[in-house]
Amino acid sequence: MDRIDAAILKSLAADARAPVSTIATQVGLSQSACTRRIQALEASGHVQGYGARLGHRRLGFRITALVDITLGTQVEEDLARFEAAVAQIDGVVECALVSGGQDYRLKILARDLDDYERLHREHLGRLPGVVTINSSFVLRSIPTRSEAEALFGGR
Amino acid sequence: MDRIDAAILKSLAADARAPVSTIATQVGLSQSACTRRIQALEASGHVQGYGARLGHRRLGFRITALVDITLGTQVEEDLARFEAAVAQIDGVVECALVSGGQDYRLKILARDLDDYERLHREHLGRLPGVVTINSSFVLRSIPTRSEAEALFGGR
DNA sequence: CTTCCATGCGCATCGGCGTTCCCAAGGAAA
DNA sequence: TTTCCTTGGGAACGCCGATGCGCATGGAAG
Repeated sequence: MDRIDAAILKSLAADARAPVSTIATQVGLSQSACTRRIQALEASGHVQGYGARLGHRRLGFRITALVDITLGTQVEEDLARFEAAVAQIDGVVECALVSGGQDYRLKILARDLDDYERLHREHLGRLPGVVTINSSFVLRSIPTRSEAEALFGGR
Repeated sequence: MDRIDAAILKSLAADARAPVSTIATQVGLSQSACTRRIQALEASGHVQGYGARLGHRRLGFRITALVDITLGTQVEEDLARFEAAVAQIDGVVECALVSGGQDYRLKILARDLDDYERLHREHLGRLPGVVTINSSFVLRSIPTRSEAEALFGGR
């Protein structure tokens, strides 16, 4: 992990489908060296995969909900049951157990408010062990540093 | 946007660097037809780009913080100033204005608690108009449906 | 200081992939 | 029915990516 690797990761994070030759030029390396480094980064787990950035809005999903959920108990078994149930729900794209009150934070995508209401009623409301559910809706997303920029220093 | 397009998007979301020929086989199309559809999806904004999934932990970033921030005012100018300042902070990878108390929710990556403390002191604490800052730390991430699965129906 | 070894780059090659033509088939409108 | 438009398949061409080889560099040992 040197400066060149960081540059490669930035480049891959910005455009994962860019030709290796392009990336190589950007970071000042030959194709072959760049290819080998990329393979090494994949093998070492620094790169875990590649994905497409989807246009939610364009796909008809206009609601992003950030949901806080608290459980009645903090027994590991109950947490596990809750997590297993959450993992089955369509629309839940992120879920994390967080400090500070032992609750969960989810990110949920939905087509519209009706769709979210349905999700809330049919799935969230039936999760085991839940005491409170608190939904916030994203009114506006602020562009931030990209993941790679955040990790390797700005801009 | 038919079933085939959805399948292509799922495939691209799962592995953006997969050869088109592989994707074509998966969705039951020829290479040429598949390429055309991918290009169309990119042009229409359904696909906005491709990125690498980075292994934060492996890269030395062990802290994921979810931060709630409330401002003193809701005047649009103040919001804009806040957002402009937030966008400059390294480590902030997501930021959204949400309903319910007119506050912001950020996701922040840091190397460790010391690093986060520094970030908090040097940057978060100096954001304009802030009244309260509430940090939660991710103790455990629960695997959920992928974005594509959430959008096009699970499995 | 010299020698050896390991690491990592660049070059060239070759196999495979992606893009782009062209043509055919199916459906809608006139 | 005819025409047009859309969309898929096939083949060719050019380009890309993976691998092997030779070489340079740097550090350690003698």
